Amino acid sequence: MHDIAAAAGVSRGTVSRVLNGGYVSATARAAIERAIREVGYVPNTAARNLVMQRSQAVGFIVLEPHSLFLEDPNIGGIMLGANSTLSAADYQMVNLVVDSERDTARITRYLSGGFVDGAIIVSAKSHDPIIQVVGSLNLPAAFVGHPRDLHPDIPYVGIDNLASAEEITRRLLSTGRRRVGMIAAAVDRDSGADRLTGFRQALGPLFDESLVAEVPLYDFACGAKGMRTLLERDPTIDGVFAASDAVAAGAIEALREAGRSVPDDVGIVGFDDSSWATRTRPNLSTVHQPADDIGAHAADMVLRRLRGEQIPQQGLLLPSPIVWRASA
Amino acid sequence: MHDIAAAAGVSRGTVSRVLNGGYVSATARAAIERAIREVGYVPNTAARNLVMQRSQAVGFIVLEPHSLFLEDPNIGGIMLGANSTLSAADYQMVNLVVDSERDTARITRYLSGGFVDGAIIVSAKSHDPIIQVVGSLNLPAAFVGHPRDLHPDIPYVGIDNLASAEEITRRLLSTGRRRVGMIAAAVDRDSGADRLTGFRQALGPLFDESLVAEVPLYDFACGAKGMRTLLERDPTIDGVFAASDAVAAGAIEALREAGRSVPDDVGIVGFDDSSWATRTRPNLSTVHQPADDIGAHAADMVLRRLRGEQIPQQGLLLPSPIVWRASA
DNA sequence: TCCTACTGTGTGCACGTTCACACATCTGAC
DNA sequence: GTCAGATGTGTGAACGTGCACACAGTAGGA
Repeated sequence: MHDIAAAAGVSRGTVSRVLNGGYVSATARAAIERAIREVGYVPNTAARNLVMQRSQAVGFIVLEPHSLFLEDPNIGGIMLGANSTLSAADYQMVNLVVDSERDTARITRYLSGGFVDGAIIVSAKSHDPIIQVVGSLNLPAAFVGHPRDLHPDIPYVGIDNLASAEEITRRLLSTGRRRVGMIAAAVDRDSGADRLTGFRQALGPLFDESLVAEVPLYDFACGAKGMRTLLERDPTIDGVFAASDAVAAGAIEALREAGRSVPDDVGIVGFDDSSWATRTRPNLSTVHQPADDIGAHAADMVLRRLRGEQIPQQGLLLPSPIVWRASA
Repeated sequence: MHDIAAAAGVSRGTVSRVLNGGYVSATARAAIERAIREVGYVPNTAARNLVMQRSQAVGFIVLEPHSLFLEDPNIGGIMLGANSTLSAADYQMVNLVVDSERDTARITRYLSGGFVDGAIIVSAKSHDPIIQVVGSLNLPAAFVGHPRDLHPDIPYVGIDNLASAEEITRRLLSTGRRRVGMIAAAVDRDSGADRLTGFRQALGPLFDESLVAEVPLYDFACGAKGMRTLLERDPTIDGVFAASDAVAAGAIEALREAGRSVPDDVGIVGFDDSSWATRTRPNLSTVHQPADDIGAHAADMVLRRLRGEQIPQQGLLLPSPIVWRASA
């Protein structure tokens, strides 16, 4: 910057004003802009960050093992939605995947080092040490998803898993199914638990514990395994709510192996409206997750706190409409 | 740091030596470490970056539209492989998706601002302005993939698309197929063009231009469309090399609709060994892409240049073994 | 005793910015 | 002619660190 000032015959202060706004004469501005172009000058971010006490960057923290990060159909969409919003506000998104203990230490250092001004936290479980760090640093942040007993000062954005599960189960029932089961995945997480609760509430007195197969993950293999379990427990089953589209795809595969047709013998619905939904035959009826919007809203919450605004609501649940296709 | 020095009754210099190594007495070290713990002190990265002229971060630059970034089955694996290697060396990976013009400007600023010490560049096309920036900044970098006429000083890592395509086509021929076609996707990119060339070379005199259906993208829908085209052109077709697993999955779908069985009527092979390969019925014979290793090697190249080492070879092609399953 | 080498420690400067303040000039009103 | 306000410009301090250098003490050998 000093070189630019010398080349343009002005002082550093004037160069700074050209870059950041302020009173500058037309002639000085022209001379400085010419010098900047000629020298190919770019402001040094580290120095600016140092004096401004900010980095113009927001962390996107994914608290998941690497493998799950790859499989989850929503994370990519959330990421891109957040990235678009942050870019538009001239913030850089920094991706942080926390898998091992070692990662936790590194990222704690990263967050504390003033490298990011805020954070979007995905897949948080309660009591994760990263959350404590974010809380104690008073870093503007937002959760994607809304597990209970997370940090109360940090807002969240997500969908109403419970209500959506209830709604799609009701729609499944309205197609005339009477023996309706569920393949419940990841019930140790809030999303999984809520979907199960919604299912139970929709069935009411029809609910039958033996028609719930619990599987660990939201994936294809677990879906197939869960479906086989259900078929064993009750061969007359005629409807299934799968906790995710991948689970539903696995279930369809298991049904095909067992010689059942979908939707004639068994109606099936999924969750996520991911690319799975249009790859299966028949295409899946499912709950649409607005991953893009979720990411965008989470980013927006962080940006608003960054601007010093108060966020009125503690949490935000976005609409997750049902998409009715051919599988039920 | 000043506060720590005061609390421990020493000077800033001594605190710095505790953090970065140097002669420090046991008593001083103990006092300083205690003070650090009590105050909860974390070094300020911006200040350190400023004086050290480095950021301990490496950019992961994806030159693709957002949508492609989501669909490409390899990018996630490459990303995680790179991330692991960088983390182990105490570098932070920063994710940069370049889609619009606006992104280009922002990321140019980011790269020039000293925010990253190096870069891994994925899906580069020739003459992308970002490449010019990286080249002129003399930023340690590595390409994933190896389009022609990229910057000659920047090493690349990838697989030998041509040889692998040739090999898997030969294996397909060895199953007794005689009318073998290809669904060639993204021939405007080096990977797509090389796969087509490999196919052509493997067929030799058997090659028939009319049995190549060109489609724009490596995806399911394009695969189905390409297969329908091929069936129209020659109903006696009995073998297909699909340019990717997603394309192969689409082709299988189209074959099913047309009442052909795989692999009895038509043998089909894919490329990538992505999760698609084990979702189709039958599972796909395909070329395994070691995405993880590719990312790790690219990161390693950048790290080595960061350490000032010379990288012997200009490029590195990793082995991409064929995985033989049931589709051919 | 003096010199040297080694171990520790404190101090000033530099990194490249932004910002507050002081100062200069110009315009128009009284 | 003077003063106020607007417009423009230069200067010094500060942000929090690492590093070079100066310096103090201590031990061992000539």
